[in-house]
Amino acid sequence: MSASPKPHAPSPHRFLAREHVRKRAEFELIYKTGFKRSGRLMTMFTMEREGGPARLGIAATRKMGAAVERNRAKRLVRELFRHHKPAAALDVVVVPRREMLDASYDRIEAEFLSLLTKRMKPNG
RNA sequence: GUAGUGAGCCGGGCGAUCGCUGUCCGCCUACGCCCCUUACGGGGCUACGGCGCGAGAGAGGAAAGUCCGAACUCCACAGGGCAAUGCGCCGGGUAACACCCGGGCGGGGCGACCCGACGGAAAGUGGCACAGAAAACAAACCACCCGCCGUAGCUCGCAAGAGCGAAGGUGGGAACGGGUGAAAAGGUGGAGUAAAAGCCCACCGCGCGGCUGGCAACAGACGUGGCAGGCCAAACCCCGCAUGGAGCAAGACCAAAUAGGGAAGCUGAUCGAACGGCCCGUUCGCGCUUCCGGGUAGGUUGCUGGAUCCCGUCAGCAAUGCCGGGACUAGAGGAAUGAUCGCUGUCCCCCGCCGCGCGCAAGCGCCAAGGGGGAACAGAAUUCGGCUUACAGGCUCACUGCAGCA
RNA sequence: UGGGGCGUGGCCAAGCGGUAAGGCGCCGGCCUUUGGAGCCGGUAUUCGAAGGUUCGAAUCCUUCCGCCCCAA
Repeated sequence: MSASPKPHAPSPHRFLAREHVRKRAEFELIYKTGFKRSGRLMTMFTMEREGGPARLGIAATRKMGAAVERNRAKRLVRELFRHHKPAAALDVVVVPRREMLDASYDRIEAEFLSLLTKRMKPNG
């Protein structure tokens, strides 16, 4: 019964509300000033911030499919971010493409990581 | 067994790991609030902040299309009329409806059953191309029949002349026929006539009248009329009924920063304007401080317990309603309700050991152990009631036709 | 989520109950040495789709499909 300190740190693979990019103005800022690169399955924008946690925003447009398909894409991207969360204060916006729906999870994961590490290269 | 009809229901299951959003419980904290203190500081409380291997919940039958009807908000509004829009057999149900139930009528099916925007064209206006004699005052035209006149012609006569008489003319009969056309003033058969016609007769259809049944739509039998006069109202319209407009991005509350508005005060030692020739002075502007209201970002609320769902009694053919008992059943907000695996049920597709049948054979067909792949339409956004559309596969009940057996 | 609008040849379009104008383009011919211009002829439109009303529908009605705009 020595459970008073109870360390049991919460899992790092979470996705809290404060880790969402929510406001339209923030999305527009990231689109405008962030670093953009495209893959076969998705397009990614990233922008570094002053501090705070890494954040994710997902923009699934109506062009990519109906509501069920858009939801599916958003859940996949959320899951990727949850498992491969960047340590730095970084805003990430992912625009999934229609091809993502037919791809396997491993393939989407590989492309997500590939696009995320491209950020490390100097962008200017 | 097979083919079908109607009604109702399901929309894979179990488990592991890692997550998301509310609710409840417990705990932890503050740059928040309260108390003590001159102050430093100390104490307490609470969460829209966190934590918990805490408890429990978490997409649909269409959540969809947004086609109707409401609730709920704000705006407008004395009353009445017009306009506009919608609905349209009758009765009932309902908060309401374009929905549902029952009935009538019409149509389809051997049948169980299914389908129907189904008021009015003797209130008015308008349209009906082409074709056709004519397309909507029912008359004209052609053809038909009869009488008369009578040309050509024929016959008779020696002749004068007479008779018959196509065509044509004229007077009447009759409203039958007229290639067409989507549609042209009942249908079939008979009788009748110079030729014909509801002119007359039988049956069917139709109109009118009261009677009977029914709340009614309507139906039935009876009597009566020889027959009214096309179609289109998803053309304008008439009749009856209904309807104010916008929509939760409605609306309500709290409320930064910046700019601007109002009020009070302050300095006029600075600047500008007015009253003055000038100074002082007064007033206004400008400046500073404080306060006030509107209001943007943002936040809170509206926001889920309701015309709610389940079970039962009773009323009713039913839709449904009354009563009683029980349940709490998603509430997100760049938008949660999941991700990845394992086992497995059902169905479909592909390969296919063994076995069986056919064939001389290559091979083909049936059954099928096993292996691989796939799994419908589709995601709540203020909330309900409907409609419509999409949908792999499956289950239950009732009924109908056909075939077989007893 | 709510509200509003539009679909007619390859493109821009008129027509709104009687059998689909016009322009640009494209193709062929004439003309010209050739090209352009000009002239003549032709374009594969089930009028977005399916039902219904009507004798007859691009037009009227219903239901779907696609696209666009407005309101954070």
